[in-house]
This record gives sequence, structure tokens and C-alpha cells, in this order.
Amino acid sequence: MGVTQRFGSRSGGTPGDRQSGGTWGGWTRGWTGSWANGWAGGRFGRRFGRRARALRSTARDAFGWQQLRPGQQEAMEHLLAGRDVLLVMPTGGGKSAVYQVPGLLLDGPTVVVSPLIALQRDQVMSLLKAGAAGAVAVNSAGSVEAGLDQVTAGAAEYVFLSPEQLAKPDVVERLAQARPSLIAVDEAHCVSAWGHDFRPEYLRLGKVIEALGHPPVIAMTATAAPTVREEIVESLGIMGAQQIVRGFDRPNLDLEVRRFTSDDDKRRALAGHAAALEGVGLVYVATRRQAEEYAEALRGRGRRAEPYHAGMASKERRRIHEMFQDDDLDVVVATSAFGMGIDKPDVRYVLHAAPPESLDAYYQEIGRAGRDGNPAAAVLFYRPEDLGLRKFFTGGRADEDLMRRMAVVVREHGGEVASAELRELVGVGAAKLASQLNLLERTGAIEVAHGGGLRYADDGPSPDEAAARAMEIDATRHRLEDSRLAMMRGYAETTGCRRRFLLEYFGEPYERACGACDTCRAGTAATPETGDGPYSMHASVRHAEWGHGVVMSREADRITVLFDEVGYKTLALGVVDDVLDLT
DNA sequence: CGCGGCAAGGTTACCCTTGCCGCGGTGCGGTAAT
Repeated sequence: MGVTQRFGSRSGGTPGDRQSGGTWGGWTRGWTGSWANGWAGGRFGRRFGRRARALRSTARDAFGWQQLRPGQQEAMEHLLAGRDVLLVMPTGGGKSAVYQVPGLLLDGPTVVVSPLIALQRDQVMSLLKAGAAGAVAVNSAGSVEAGLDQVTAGAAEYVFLSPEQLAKPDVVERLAQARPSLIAVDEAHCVSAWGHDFRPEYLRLGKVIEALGHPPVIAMTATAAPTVREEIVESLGIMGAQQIVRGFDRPNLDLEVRRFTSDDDKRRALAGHAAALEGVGLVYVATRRQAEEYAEALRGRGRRAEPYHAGMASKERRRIHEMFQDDDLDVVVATSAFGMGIDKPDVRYVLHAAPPESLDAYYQEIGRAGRDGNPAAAVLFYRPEDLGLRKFFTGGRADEDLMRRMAVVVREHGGEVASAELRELVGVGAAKLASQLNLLERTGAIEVAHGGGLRYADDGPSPDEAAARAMEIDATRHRLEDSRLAMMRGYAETTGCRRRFLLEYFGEPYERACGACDTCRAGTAATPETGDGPYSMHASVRHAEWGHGVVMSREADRITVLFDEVGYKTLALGVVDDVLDLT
């Protein structure tokens, strides 16, 4: 796994360059990004090729958009030229347009992979409202057959599916017959966040893309650190993708961490803090029970507060979401279930009662505040003990004995085994089987045949070897996840500038103190380094034990290195010369 | 990994410590019961 991606496209861009709102049409509402990575080249509107003209006129005629932003146009041009794209852009930045416009220009339907049925529904509705072309969602909420018929009949330009639908060979076959011209993977970080256990079908998307003839692919997400970007492109099989990364910094977000030793103190402080804030806010908690408890506490302090978590009836969840959007609530207290699909511009604060499992998740969650560009606050109420739950969630899942048994069964069977049959033979649930199967597949022991059946690879390792290798693959992943959690801890405990810590985690040099976080105000944020010296940002290094890595950040007395094999490690500058070599 | 709840134990009339057990997040899809 190399870390060689472009860190944004900054060919002559001016940091801090901004466009005033209002010129882009209605779809730009809520846009607040600073384009810290700069605009591509001079003013857009100069070098128009044939493709650029086609894109602009289609955007205007079909969707009513008068202008395209450079990041969008650049991505669209790559797609029209047949290249794959990884687009990292904030919510409200116009990611959907990037597949919608080329989708119309390319001959054949556009397959959109979307994680939630609710998101699929929203997208279909907005496309139908725009009236540019037909759109359909194919999922368990409706007739899969009827939806696919629309696609093959040419009535739907855009077809939305979950990875689970795409795991069905007959669905893929029907789509392939329609010769899709573009594949868009929305919320692409789900590949990394959910693929390995929760929704293993995400790891099969690479195969699906191949089966659909690998037309141009665009993977889109609002946040992804280099490790996550790397995993997305590897997993989807789009290693050559053009990476376009825009607008990470959110200068209007004030960052703060408040540290506690007792849980009671933390609860009281958070409730008191939220009760005193103006405007609408979000409180993220770690468990369903805490969602109920904190909501109750806030109601006790006179706020209109409701809990939100996946244990609630879907009708109730929808009701709370709508009340939130309509300003009928002051605060929603939620688990991570409340997130994707929220696009409320005037959220004034996001408080965390506990840290999530990574800075990627944290940034995604606090990024829901202040989309209107007005000041907003992100406060983490932190106890180191609260990381324990996250540690548990990332804990061991691979079952060596089970994988060995699975491998033996498939090999002794000889031919193809249906996964349902294997499930019965080894006696485990579908989800567990799928995650273990994913690991076995990566060892090269088991192959998934075109029809979906499983067979033992001719030149595959023995079941013993395969199980052992799968355990190693899983352990490597856990080391990476642990190191990501360590970075979350690092953010919470740093005395340096928090914004700098965050942005450097995402691979963006930010060699100054922001002045809009608690450490800057307290004066503890150390004088920023200039980045001179051997271990500057993104320098490539080699460690005797941990192998190759890339310098991700540098503080006064230490550097953080992202190693290919073991993830993030922080090293004291005093000893670093003894263990690191520049490569 | 860290917690809350409960039972057992210690030594003692109601209360405190110790130890063990179970629990904890995210959504798809398909099936069963009304």
C-alpha cells in the first residue's frame, strides 16, 4: 500500500481564494468551503475544450446550472475522457452534479451506488424534479424487476442501488446488458468504514465494476484521510483514479476539547453547555442509552431535545429528522445513525459526549455545523476511558477455526458451492460468513464464480495456510484501525493547534496556528515549524521495524508518520535520527 | 476496553467491598405474522 496520492490539485491556486455565493444557481446552498487547496488554474472560463463546452451547456440546459466550479468541471472532464476519479469534497459542494452531467452526455445508464435507501429516494426525487432524465431506485422497498426493466428499456438514465443489490449476480447481469457508461459510488468512505464487517458487500464492488465492463468510475466522499483514500481506490480497483481533493478547512468552525475525569462531571458540563447555546445543535453520543439519557437531561433544562438512534422505529426517526429540518427542535442527541443525508445549513454547534473511532468520522460529524458559513462550534467532551468502547468496536472479528472449516468444506466439495449452502454446512449467519469469506478471498484460496458460487482456487494455498494468512490480513487491518483511534486520541490530547492537527491528518499542510481553537486561545499551540529540515511534511521515510512511511505532521518536538503496514506512529524528534532513514 | 448490575462475602444489622457477567454502533434484505 503506497501513499503516493496527490494531495489536492493546487496548480496555481490561491489559498483562501473564495467565490461569493449566488452565482452558481440553487444547488450551491450551504456552500461554505474555503477551497483551501486552491482553484485549478486561472479563472475558469478560459481554456474550454470541446468537452468543457458540452459539460457547460448540458449543465445549463438540463439542470439550469449557469456555472460549474473548477473542481467539478475537472472531475467531469476526466470522466468524459474515460478516466476514473476519486472526489473528496464537502457536503453541499456539489458532488452529485459531477456524475449527473457526464451521465447525460455518455451513452448508457449511470449506475449509482448509494448506502441508504433514504438517500436513494432523495436523489431520485430531486432528479425527477429537475426533469433532466429518468431515475429509479432498485431496492427492497419496491419491485427490483420493475426497476431493472426501466433501465433496460432505456427509461431511466440514473439507477440507484445498494451494494447488497449489486451482490446479486442476476441484478449485475441485467445492468451489464444495459451497458452502463458511468458508475458513481456515493459516500465512498463506507467501503472502508463498513466493508470489513458490517456490510461486507461493499468489498465486492470492485468485482461488480469489472463485471459491468469497468466504465469510468467516480467515487465520492466528504471526508477521507490518505489511508481511507488508498483503501477506496484499491478496493474498487481504480488505482489509477485522478484524485481531486477540495475544501477541507472550515474556518468558521471553532474547535475545542474539554477534558474530564469523572463521567458525572462530563454529563453535567455537556448538558449545561448545550442548554446555554443559541440556535440548533447536535449532540453525538456513543450508545443508544446515552442518547435517551442526554435528551432527557436537556429537556430537563428546557431545551426541545429528542434522541435519535437505530433502535427507534423508523417512523419516529423520520419524524425527528423532519422536526430538526423544520426548526421544531433545539437539539438532536444521536448515535452515529444520524448523519448521512442531513443538509441543514444553520446548525450552530456539534457537541460530542464521546469520541468516535477516527478523525475521519469526527470531522464528518462536526462538518454538519456551520454550513452557512456563519460561526459554529465543535466541542469534544473527552475522557480517555471513552476510547475503550471504540477499541472494543474495532476488536477482533476474524475466526481462524471457522475460516479453516470453510476452506476445507469448499475444497472437498470440489466444484462450486452456493454461499447459502456453505452457510448451512458451517452453521453461521450470513453476515459473519460474508466477512470471513472476504478475508479468505483475499488470500487467494477461494474464488467467487461468475454465477455467485464459491470454489477453491486451483493454485490456492491450503486451508491451514489460507486461514493463517487471513488472520494476518485481519491483524494488519486492526493495527491500522488502532492507529487511527490513536490519532483521535492525539487530537483530543494535543497542546498544539487543533485545526492544524486535523488538516494534517487529512494530508493538508497547515503550518500555522489557526487562532480559532482552544489551544490557540490558551497559548499552548506551539510556534509552528516551518517544515524545513529532513522530516518535512510528506517526506518519505523508512523505519527499521515498521517499514516505509510518510511524514504526516511535525510539531515542535515530535513527528507523526503514517506507515504502510502499521498505520500512524508518533516519534520524538530527539530519537528519530536513530530509527528513521529518508528514502 | 470500561461500565453497570447483581450476588456473594466480610464481618456484622444495614452496609461496604470484591468479583463476575453481560453489554455496547452503523443498514441492507427477506421472511413471518397480522
